[in-house]
Amino acid sequence: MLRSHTCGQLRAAHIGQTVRLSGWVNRVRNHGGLAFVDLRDRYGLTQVVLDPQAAPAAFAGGSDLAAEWVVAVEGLVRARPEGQTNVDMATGEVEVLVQSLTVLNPSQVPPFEVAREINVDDSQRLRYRYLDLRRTRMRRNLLLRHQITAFVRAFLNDEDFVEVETPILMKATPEGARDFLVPSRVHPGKFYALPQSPQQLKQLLMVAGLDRYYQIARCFRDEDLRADRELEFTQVDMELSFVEAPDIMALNERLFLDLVKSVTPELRIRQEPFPHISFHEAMERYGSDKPDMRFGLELTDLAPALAATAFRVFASTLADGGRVKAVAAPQTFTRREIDELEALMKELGAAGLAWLTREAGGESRGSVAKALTAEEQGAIFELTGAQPGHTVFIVAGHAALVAKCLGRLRQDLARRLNLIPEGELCFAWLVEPPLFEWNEDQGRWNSVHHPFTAPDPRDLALLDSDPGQVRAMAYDVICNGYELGGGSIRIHDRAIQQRVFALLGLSAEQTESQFGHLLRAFDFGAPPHGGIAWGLDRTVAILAGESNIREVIAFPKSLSAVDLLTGAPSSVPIEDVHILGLRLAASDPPDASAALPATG
RNA sequence: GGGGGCGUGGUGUAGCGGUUAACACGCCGGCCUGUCAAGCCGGAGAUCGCGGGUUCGAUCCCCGUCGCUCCCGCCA
Repeated sequence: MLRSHTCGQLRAAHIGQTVRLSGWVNRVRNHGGLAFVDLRDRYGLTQVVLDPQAAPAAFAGGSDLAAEWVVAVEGLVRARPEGQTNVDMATGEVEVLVQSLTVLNPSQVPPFEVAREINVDDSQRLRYRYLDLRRTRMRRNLLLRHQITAFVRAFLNDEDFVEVETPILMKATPEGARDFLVPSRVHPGKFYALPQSPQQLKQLLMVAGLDRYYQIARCFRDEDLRADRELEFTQVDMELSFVEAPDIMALNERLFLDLVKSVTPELRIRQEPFPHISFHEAMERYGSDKPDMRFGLELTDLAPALAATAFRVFASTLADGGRVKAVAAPQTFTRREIDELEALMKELGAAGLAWLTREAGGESRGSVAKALTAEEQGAIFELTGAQPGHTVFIVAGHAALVAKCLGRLRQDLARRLNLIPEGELCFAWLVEPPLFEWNEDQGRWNSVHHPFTAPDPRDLALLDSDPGQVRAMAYDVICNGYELGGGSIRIHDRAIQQRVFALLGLSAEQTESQFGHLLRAFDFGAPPHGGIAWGLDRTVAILAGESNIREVIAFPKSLSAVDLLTGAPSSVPIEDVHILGLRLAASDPPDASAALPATG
């Protein structure tokens, strides 16, 4: 071993021992006649002292040291002098008086300072990710991620779950996101797809009698990236047999609660047990299917106040079946702030943002202060609970647009008004989502979740008469405005499955070619089953207090889907393309393969 | 595919139609025996992302482009 202890280990109890430490030079403080070096490894920092009187050779050798050199030292643990202990350091009571020093590997001057906790340009961090990962923030996040996966495995193992790996090379599926395709060399013109999730396989495992399956599974979706979306991400995926929705929700709720109490006990859980809110209610009250419920600012329907309004914009919206809704904020706004908010609304597709500030003595001002009667304004203030000095923001339009705009406005106002409590987690279950949504482009129904989600038995009759009203036996777990995950009870009844496929516009031939394997399995005794999958990256990010999942992924892609560390995606020799039975499109440079970039 | 923000020594920032392009950290040299963001002195280091345009003059204004980023579309 090149060390006897780690750099985070030594305490007063070790005083008098001779130890060997290895690590990176975090910082050097050279006083000329005496030098201090902070040695760093994953476990912490230890101050080592180079004293020419104690070890002239080590002192001489140490005069070259610079940040990020890898060194080993051997020396004596001793108490720091009176008044020199460092209370901010776990090892701050002691130091190591170096007797010998070995440079294991020098370092170039790093492109950014590892030891300083400053913002560094993202592309720089990704290009030198191995240096970024040495920094406190990323080390902390990766360790938290490990604690979370370790906890999840222990919890589920203890609940009799079996961890099963499923293939990465899969069959392409038409539903859902765009697949990553992998051409087959053995079968030219045919493709594997990387899994968007192990959905079908985990259902087959239920047919196989595994009873309880889980996997910390990598998933792939070829869609544009966001702060909370990567090309590849990790799901905690599980499926259970002989259960009903409340069983799955209860198990996962217990998992989340125990997890938070175990790995981030400093975070408060706002409400426990988790509140349940229907999809419909979430859209009505918060304008979102993943509302951040750490603050109020709920949406108000203004229709009752505007039943007979002469203001054309609102009257015609209501007459056309649209909605006029509002968010009330407990303060006034400057013209500039209102312009910013209106610009945001227009960006999202709203025609405009109406506003009304209530003033003392029944007065008001705002963009619709003259367009609405005193009675209408009074009713609006009444409905929204706006007091004098408060401002009501109003958006009119079709229901989905109003929800999108006000849901976002609510979030934006909460941030501006500093209404979002720190260190708090507000979990909730979002229940009773619709089973289908109408696909305008293709003129047919789409599954909201996936085609195997069971309809609520209470709504079976609606499958034929009004599919849009059918509720799904599905549930999402949300937290602080993020969708952490979702799941459902699956269809195990062949007849219902076929009615769903029919509604999705799938012919018998398409059903057979796309899902035949699954349906055949269900003909051999499928147990009632259901499951859930939740996003590990988002969960870690929330618990780490990060707003971007790249901060909790060791080697993420940039937002433009490029791996800045390795240079992927890259060109390949054209023969490698041809051997797969592929030809590049004519618009591509014919010698694209010649541009194989040097790695590193 | 669309919209917004950012791009200035190695790093993080300031600046602005005419500057010797400023500051901090880092780096290099010197001094320094109790520091822990060590200190003090000195120094090097920037064709202001790239291309074009406007202008007597552009780091600054305009257009295009590239990179990072946030959002819409897309995606559960």
